[in-house]
Order: sequence, then C-alpha cells, then structure tokens
Amino acid sequence: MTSVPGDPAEPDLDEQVAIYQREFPEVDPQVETIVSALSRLNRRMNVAYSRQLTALGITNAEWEVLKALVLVGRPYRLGPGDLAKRLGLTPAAMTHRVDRMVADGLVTRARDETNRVRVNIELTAEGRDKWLEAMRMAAGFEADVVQDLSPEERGTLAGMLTRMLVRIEAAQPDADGRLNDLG
Amino acid sequence: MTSVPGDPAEPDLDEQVAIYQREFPEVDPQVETIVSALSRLNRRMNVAYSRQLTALGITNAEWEVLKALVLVGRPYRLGPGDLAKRLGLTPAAMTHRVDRMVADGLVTRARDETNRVRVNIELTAEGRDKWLEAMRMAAGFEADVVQDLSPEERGTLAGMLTRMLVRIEAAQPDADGRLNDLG
DNA sequence: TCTAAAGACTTCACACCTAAAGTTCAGACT
DNA sequence: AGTCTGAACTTTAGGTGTGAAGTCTTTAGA
Repeated sequence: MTSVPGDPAEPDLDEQVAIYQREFPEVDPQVETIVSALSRLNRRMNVAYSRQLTALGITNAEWEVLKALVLVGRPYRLGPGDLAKRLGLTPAAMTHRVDRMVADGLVTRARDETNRVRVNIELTAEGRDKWLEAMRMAAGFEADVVQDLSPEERGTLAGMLTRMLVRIEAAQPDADGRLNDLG
Repeated sequence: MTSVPGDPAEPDLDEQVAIYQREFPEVDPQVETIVSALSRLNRRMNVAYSRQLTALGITNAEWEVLKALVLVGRPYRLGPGDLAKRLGLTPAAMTHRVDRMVADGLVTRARDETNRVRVNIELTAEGRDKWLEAMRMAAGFEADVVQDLSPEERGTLAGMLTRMLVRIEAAQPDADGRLNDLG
C-alpha cells in the first residue's frame, strides 16, 4: 500500500490537547478534544473514501455530485447553480466538474425546455449505479468506524451531533463569527 | 455579508437520511446520521474558521501550518517534509506554502547546520502571535458550537469521538478499505 | 577515495478551484 | 416593439494542489 497524503505522523489526540493547554491555558480541554477529534476523524474518513472510490473508478468530487442528485429524488435533476450551492463550490467550478462527469457518462446536461437560460444536470442510469456501489462500500466502512459504540451510544452520539449542527446552521454568525442565540 | 461557498441550501439532516433509506434500504439510519452530521459539521466549521482567519489576515492553509509548528513545542521547528506529512499534503505543496508564509513573515526557512540536505521551518514571533489570536477566536466560536451540551455530555461526546478515532487510526485498512480488528 | 544508492527538497507540467468578466435569455417598463 | 435589468451559466486569469522528474547531500560499500 503506497503512502497517501493524510496518513498518520501526528501526535496522539490527548497529547495534542495537553500541548494546547500548555501553550494557551485559557483553552477548554474538553471542547478542544471534541473539535480536534471531529476534524481528524473527517480527514481520515475522506482519505478512506477516496481509496474506495478510486477502486470504483470515480473521484470524491464526482461522488459528491452523485449524492446531491440522488438526494433531490427522481428524476434526479438539478441545475449547475443549485449543485454548486449544495456542494459549497462556485458555479464556475461546477461547470468544469459537470463537463468531466458528462464525458464519463455519469450525468447528462441539457437546456431546460421552458426556460432556455436554465440548464438541467440529470443522473444517468450508470451514474445511479455508481452511487449505489459507492454507498455500499461507504456503508461497510462506516459500520467499521462505529463498531465500538453500542446502539444506545450511537443514538446519543447522533443526537448530540445533530444538536450541534442545528446550532451552527440555524444561527447567522455576526461580524466576529460568533453564533447568535436561536430565535 | 457576501455569500460564501459552503452556505446552506441543503435538505435537513433527518430528511436527508430518510431519502437515503428510501433509495438504499440497507443503510443504517443511525450510522448515516452520524457520518452525515460529522461531515456537515466539519464543512460548516471550516467555513466559519475561514471567515475569522480572513479578519486576521491569514488563510486556513497558513493556520494549519502554524498549528502544526506550535504542536511540536519550542523551538517550533520542523522540516517541510514532516509538515507535509502532518498536514496530509505533498512535499511539493508544502514548498509553495512555506514560500508564501516566509514572504508574510510567519515562518523562517533555513538549511540545517548539521545536515545540509535538511531544511528547517521555524515559527517567527509574529507567527506565534497570529496563532494565539487565531486560537482565541476559534475557541470562542467552538464554545458557541457546543453551548447546547452539558459538561457531562461533552465528556461523553469527546470519549465516543476519541474511540472512533482510535479505531480508524490504529487499524490499517485492507484492500477493500475495511478496517481490521485491533490487535 | 570513488562511486552508487538513498533521502530531502525543489521544479515542472498539469488538474481543479475561485473571482470576476462575459454571454445569453426572460421578464418588465416605456 | 425596443430596451433595460437581472438571472443563470460559461469563460478567463490566476492561485494552490498533485505526481513525477530533477538537484543536491549524505551514507555505505568496493
């Protein structure tokens, strides 16, 4: 197995938090542990996804688009602008990404019949199959990641993460980037 | 405030998981909720960090390097190759990134005295100050994100995330990307 | 000591993203 | 109708990343 950017070579999480405490005493160790773990977990999982997706012949970027299209339901159709918003990209980036995916046969691009300014990106059968295969692989890996948690713990975890997400999504950050109270 | 890539326009998390269940019945809703929340939480937090760091005059990329250098302790010194490994980048990318940070006065670059193949990247006083300012801003925001969790819940959350991280970091993925049992 | 091999970093070519300008079409106002 | 404004997408220029090839130094062996 060749080394992939994103491999280890970091200090243990506990050690890392201890160093932060030493260098910046005001830090809350519990909070720091949570956010550092979130960030590292995410990076590691993305590396793992990339490896699996490569085996399927698609990229992480393409998988994101496939997921977004499936999530709107049949007929799995969305404009480049909407796709860009959902994925956190600029419309320009989406234009190029769609170019590549059309060339790969994962999606089609067609001008909208009723409004010729609009463009429709639609999943092909092959695109949907790829999504399904990718989901299967991802689900297996994800089950491994949470295998040390009991079903009760998983429920607790899901609940806490959801609450954090609600907080961050519902609040509009002010000029300092701090989050307001919810209405 | 101008719109930033990474803003909303996604379905609610619950709704998203429900769609996955409909399109791919084998999926475990609890697990899917956990991994989707992790991913979204991370993306939202990165957008927030970027906004705050912009106000400080540094980029997210530069902040990563500052963090890595602080984490090795005094004299806050590391080679480009080590930095690249810790940040999950190629050495080539780190060369360019360090170029920019040297130009900005955040770090210095010097050949190692005892082994002239090696290069030492070292934090400047200004770099350390920037790290401290960034930490302060980040800590405030992070406190907001977890404000709905009680201290007990935070401990539970930190513990569960740590266990997941241990699982993913300790296990070497096999050819299929699945994780082995720990030794 | 000379040379081969390995290691550490940089350079080069190319891929993908962002920001801003450009193009095309739809709807409103005169 | 004619023109203007705004919306949606594409194009262009420039920045940052990857992978592979290149340069320089160290180390080990003949």
